[in-house]
Amino acid sequence: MSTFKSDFLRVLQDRGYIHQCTDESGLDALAGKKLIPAYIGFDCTAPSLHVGSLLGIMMLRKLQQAGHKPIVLMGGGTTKVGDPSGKDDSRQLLDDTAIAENMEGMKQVFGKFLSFGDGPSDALMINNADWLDDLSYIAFLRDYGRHFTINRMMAFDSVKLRLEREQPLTFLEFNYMILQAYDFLELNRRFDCVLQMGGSDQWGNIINGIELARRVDGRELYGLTTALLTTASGAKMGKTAAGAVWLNEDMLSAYDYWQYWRNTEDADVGRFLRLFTELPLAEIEGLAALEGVEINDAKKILASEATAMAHGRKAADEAAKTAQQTFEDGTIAEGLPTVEMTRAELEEGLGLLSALVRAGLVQTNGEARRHIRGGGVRVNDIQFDDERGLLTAKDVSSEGVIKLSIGKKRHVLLKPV
RNA sequence: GGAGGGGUGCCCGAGUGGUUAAAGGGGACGGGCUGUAAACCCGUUGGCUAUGCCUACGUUGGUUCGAAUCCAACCCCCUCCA
Repeated sequence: MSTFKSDFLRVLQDRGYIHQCTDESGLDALAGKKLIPAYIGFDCTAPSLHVGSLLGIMMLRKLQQAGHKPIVLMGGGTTKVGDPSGKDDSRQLLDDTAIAENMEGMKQVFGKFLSFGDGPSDALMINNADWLDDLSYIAFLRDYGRHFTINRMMAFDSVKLRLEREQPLTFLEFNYMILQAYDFLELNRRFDCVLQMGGSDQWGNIINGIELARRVDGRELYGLTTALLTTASGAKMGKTAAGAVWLNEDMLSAYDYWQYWRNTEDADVGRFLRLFTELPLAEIEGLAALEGVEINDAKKILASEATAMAHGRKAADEAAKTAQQTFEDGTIAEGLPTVEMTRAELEEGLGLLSALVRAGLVQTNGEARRHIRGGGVRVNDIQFDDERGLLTAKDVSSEGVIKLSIGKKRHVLLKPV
C-alpha cells in the first residue's frame, strides 16, 4: 500500500495520518537509517489538551514506537504571543501564572502516550520559554528577522485570511510565526531535531522554520502535517454538549470520553480506528466493513481502545460496562456520574428544577423548565412533565439513587447520603 | 492628526422612536424516525421566588410618556489621507 521504507512513515501512511510532507523521500531515507528526533509544539492555552491535539500526540507515539525520539515542545514562550491561525479575533493574552498552570495540566496527558526518560528514544519535554524569554530584541531582529520578508508572510493563510476579512492582525501576533520558526532552529541546534509535525494549519509555520534553518545553519529539516480532522458530516471534531472533549480526566470523565467515541458517525469509524487505536489494520478493515446495527460493535471497540489509551484499560472497561447497563440492559448503572445530596433535603422535597441544576444537567432553572416542557426529562427512566414537581424519598430506587436524565444520552445519579 | 464607515444575543446578520427579549440563518440542545450514527421532520435557544419583575443591542450621560433606534462625550475596529 505504501512506498515508504522507514517503519515510521509507513505506519503513518498506512493509518492515514499524512496530509503533506516537505520531502517524503528525503525524510524516509533519513528515518530509515538512523534515529531521528522530531517535535510538535503545544501552546498552553487551556488547562488540558483535547481531542483536537490527539492526532499530534498519536504521531509522536508512532514515532517513538518506530524507535525515534519524540520531543514535546510546550509553548511557554509562544503562548505569551498567541497564534493568529486564521481566527478573526486575537487570542486573549494569558499571564504567566495561567500559562504555568495550563502547562502543568497539559503535562499529565503526555505520560500516558509517551515514555519519558534519558534513553536515546525516550521522549523529552521542553519549554520554549527557555530560549524565547531571554531573546534580545535587536540582536534577534538582526540575526533572524532579516531572513523573513513581509511579502512572503502575507501569503500565509494565517495572515492572509485575517487581512482578507478585514480583521486586525497585531504586530505581536504577526511575530508568532517567526518565533515558531526560531523554535525549530533552536531544537535542531540543541537536540538535532530534524522534523516538525503538526496539523495542516501549521504548514506555513513549519516551512518558515525549515527555511530559517537552511539559511542560517545550512541544515536540512523536514515538515509533516496531518489533515485537520473533521467528522464525515463536516463538523469540527471535539465538541460535545458539555464543551470540549478534554483528555484530562478531571476535565472530562472516562465515561464521557468513552461516550464521545461511541457516538462516532458510521462513516468515520474506519478512519478513527486507524488513527486513534492501535488495532492491526486487518482487524480494523473487518470492523469498518460492518453495516447497519452491527457497526455499533465497531464503535464500542473504538471507544474502549481510545479510552484505554487515555485513561487506562480499567477505566475503559468500566465505562463500557456502564454504557451497556444504561443503554442495553436498561438498568441503573452505578458507574454513571453521581451527585450527592443530603437525606434532609430529600425529606423536605427537592424541586425537580433545582435537582437538574444540581446534577449539572442544565445551567439554569429556565433551561430545565424548557426541557421538561419539551418532554426531554426523565426521572428513573419515566418521563416527568411537571415542572413544579418535587423529588422525595419515594423516588429513591432500590439501588439507593435517583436517576435523572435529559435526552437519551445524558444521565446523572442523585445519591442521598 | 483629518475624512468616511462600523461596534446587535453563542456566531453571522436584520432592525433607524412604541405592538422588540429584538426578523432570518448557522450552531447547539430537546422530540420524532433509527442503531446511543448520518440524513430528514418538529420544537427550544436571556435570568428569576414568574399572568409579574430584572438584565440586554461598545461605554457613560442626555432628549422623550417611551430609545437598539435621536443627541453628546468617550472607547475600540475598518478604509483612505497626513
